[in-house]
Amino acid sequence: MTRPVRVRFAPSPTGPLHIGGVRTALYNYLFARRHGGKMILRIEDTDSQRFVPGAEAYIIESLKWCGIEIDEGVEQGGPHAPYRQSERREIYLKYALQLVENGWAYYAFDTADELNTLRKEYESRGETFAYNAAVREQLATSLVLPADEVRARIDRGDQWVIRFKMPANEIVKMHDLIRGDVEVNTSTLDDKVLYKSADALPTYHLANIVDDHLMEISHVIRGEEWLPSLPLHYLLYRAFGWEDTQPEFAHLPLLLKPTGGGKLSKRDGDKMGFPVFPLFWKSPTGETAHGYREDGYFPEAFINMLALLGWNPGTEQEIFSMQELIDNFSLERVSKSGARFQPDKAKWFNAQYMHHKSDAELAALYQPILRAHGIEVSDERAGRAAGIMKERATFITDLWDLTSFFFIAPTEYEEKQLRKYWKGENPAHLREVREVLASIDDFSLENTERIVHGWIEEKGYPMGQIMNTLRLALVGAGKGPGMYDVTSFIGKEETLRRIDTLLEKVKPVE
RNA sequence: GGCCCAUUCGUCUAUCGGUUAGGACGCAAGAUUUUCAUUCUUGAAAGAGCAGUUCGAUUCUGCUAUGGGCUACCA
Repeated sequence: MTRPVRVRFAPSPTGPLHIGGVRTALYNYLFARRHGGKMILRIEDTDSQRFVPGAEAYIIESLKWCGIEIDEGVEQGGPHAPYRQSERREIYLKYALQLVENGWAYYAFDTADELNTLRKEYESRGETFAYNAAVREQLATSLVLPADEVRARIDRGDQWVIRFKMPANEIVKMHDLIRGDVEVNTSTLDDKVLYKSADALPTYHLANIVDDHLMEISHVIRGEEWLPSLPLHYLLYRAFGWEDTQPEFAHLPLLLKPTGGGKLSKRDGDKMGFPVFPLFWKSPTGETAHGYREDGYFPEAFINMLALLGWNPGTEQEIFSMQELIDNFSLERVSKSGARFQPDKAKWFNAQYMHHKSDAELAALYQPILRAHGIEVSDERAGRAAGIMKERATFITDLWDLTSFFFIAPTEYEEKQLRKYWKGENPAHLREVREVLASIDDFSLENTERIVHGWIEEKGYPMGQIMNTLRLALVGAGKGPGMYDVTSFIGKEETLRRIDTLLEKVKPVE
């Protein structure tokens, strides 16, 4: 590997970026950084039919959120600009014509309708139509038409395409960094369209090979769905005489549905309640889809989870920062088989990152939610509340249910807890606890606990009954952190007020 | 249908001819706890099948089965 590493992520702006695409981008990025190379973002918008406005911006924003940095691309420019294929259209025709001149390609004048009827005819006979050596000389192509007629048709504005002239019966030997050696006989392949006059645009295969060559791409890391077209790509490099600088290839395993078969799709996410897109998406037609960001996932957790879906470090480490991923990544450790996406594991990763966040980090993330609930507090208090409860949270959004009692006195009480504790001697004991608390000056967690526990033991009262009754008054429910976390947080005045509220407003059950 | 790729616990995976087949998620049980959680401990759980190579196969080869991808003037 003497050549500088240059990899590209080359999505098509036909909709929101799927998490499988994010993983492809991530592996490209990790590989680039691992080898001190460059990461290129190229937009492959050669399909004018499927173009979706907003998709490109979505892709760029997604990569940013994930922390995948682009060195050259549509936003940052670079030595091989432009990086949008629709802005490079004049480049491709030249190369397509070069192939025609070399005898590696030819003009074909069949219309899409004609081909469709041909396909149907074959199908009705139980055969499969393939545009290949067996049929190309019976169709309207520059292979059989006289040169002047070809010229005339083009000049008169007939629509044409340029097709690759697939060699007959030849074994193409290929190498994949993940799968090893692969061989295919060209007789099973067809004459792919390389360029179409209708929109003066190349198809994926031509544009991809030409741009990878021009942009000096050293490694092509892409999804397994491209493996079947690898022989064509090898042959294109040969046809152009670019074999010396042909990139190495690595085809990544697919991301599969959590249950059943097939690739992960948008519908799965909607059905099973997890996102398949990094960001919330709203299509021009008004359809929406959930995103990891809006659903409360941390980008670090999302990336960590994705990195381990199809790659492993060979050790038992599971939590990786982006830098650690870069330091450890290698294509050799990418698995060959498809990985089933597991929503539960994604949540687990998020919880791990939640538990490791500092109070200050939590405060910054939690403040917007507090404000949305009309709570105005200092960052210190927001962070402290979040820090006390973070172990029980998976998402930042879980924190409100977990910590709201720190900021708002209970207005109603859980029925079950009321029946269990607001009876017998407990109300009387709570009155006594109130007096004990009222006598404490230093309301710190440690001091309050020492005094109250000492008092309970001295009186010989049942600890569980006392504490849960107090919990009922302060939290209003049978959950929450240690009671002294609550008392020290809300302070003496508020503690006494909440106890008074319960004593005065709610009649004990009998 | 054709071509290609894959196949270890339910899931993600470790193992690069010799292991009691390891870890993680999830699940179950127990411990801890003033509640709810958390946490900790323990447990159940796997080499698709059949041949072959070999002293010895999860690991190598072949076949079968299963899963997946591709088979557009889409990427």
